[in-house]
Amino acid sequence: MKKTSSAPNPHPAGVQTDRVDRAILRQLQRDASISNVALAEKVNLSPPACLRRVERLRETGLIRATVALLNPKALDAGMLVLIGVILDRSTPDSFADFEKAAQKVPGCTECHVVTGEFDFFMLIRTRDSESFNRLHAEKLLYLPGVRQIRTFVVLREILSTTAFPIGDSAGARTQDITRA
Amino acid sequence: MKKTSSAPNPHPAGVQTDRVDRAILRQLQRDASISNVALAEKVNLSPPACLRRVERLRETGLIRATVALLNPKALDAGMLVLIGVILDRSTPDSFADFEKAAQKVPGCTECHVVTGEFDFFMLIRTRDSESFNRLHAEKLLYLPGVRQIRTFVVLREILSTTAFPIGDSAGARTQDITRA
DNA sequence: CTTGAAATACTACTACG
DNA sequence: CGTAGTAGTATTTCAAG
Repeated sequence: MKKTSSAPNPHPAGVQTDRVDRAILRQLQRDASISNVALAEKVNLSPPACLRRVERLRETGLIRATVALLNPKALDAGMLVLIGVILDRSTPDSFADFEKAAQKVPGCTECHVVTGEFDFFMLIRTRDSESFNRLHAEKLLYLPGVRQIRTFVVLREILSTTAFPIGDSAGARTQDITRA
Repeated sequence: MKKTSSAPNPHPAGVQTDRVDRAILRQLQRDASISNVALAEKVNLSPPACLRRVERLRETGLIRATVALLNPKALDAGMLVLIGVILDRSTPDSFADFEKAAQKVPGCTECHVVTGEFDFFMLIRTRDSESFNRLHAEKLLYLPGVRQIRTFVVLREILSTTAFPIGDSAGARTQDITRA
């Protein structure tokens, strides 16, 4: 049985995408300010059909959001700092407490649990070294359960994008999974 | 002399923004799929006036792009890996060569020159541990001038956003710069 | 179930006050 | 910056593959 899409799948990892969907996604993650008619032309579809697909991609969660990428340097957030965090103790509560608090750190754009010598890794946007120092002294050092914070100041942003390669086999992974 | 916008400034760091501009930016970096009329209402402006501001924010570079944020897990890019890179030698050529090559690493979304124990820090999106291992063995280890690569596999993405706080004093920094 | 064509409603955009 | 008008798009409806 090989029905195409009769069962609306709530799990993002299980959604089906064909070649046209992926063409749409590639375009929109590069530039979402394009009009629907222009997008439709690019993917060789009629505007209504194209619009329906975009809506479906939104509903299924493949498109999480459409946002404007701003210029940090012009908006008092020109400094980027990466920090690696080591917790005092590796207990469930310890992790949970830190996670909860970390999300409230102003300027924190990313926070991840990682393997290796750190427990967490965070990306923080701030104005300058002075403002970061204030954040470091008044917030970061007071995050719950922190044993050590290692700071990496970004001197130059070589590459910064939100776009990632979209494979040709999403939704048809079987063809590639053996190709190790 | 206090003309509002007679001199279009080519330098992103020198652009002027008032309270309304910043309200627009805050909205658009959260959700740029909003219509211009709805945006205008949110910031208490007429649609044409709002549109003019948005266009100006684009032209001045405060809005770098408008993009769709996709769901990596559903698109064969569910694995996020952070890597710290130490170069063999700290020479200008060594850095330049690496930077050039790093931008071509498939799945690399961010690459930064940092202070501290690493020279570079990169964020890489890939499918799974197998595909990362392939990337690691076939690409990363062959990047020019690499002495050591330290890998941090992301186990859980606690927070991931492109939005950062927009200060109330962009374009009017004088009021805050002394407030150390 | 998806597409494409036509019709409607709304929006973006322009000119002017 | 706001109002009014025009042009274009988004969106719905419907018929067909």
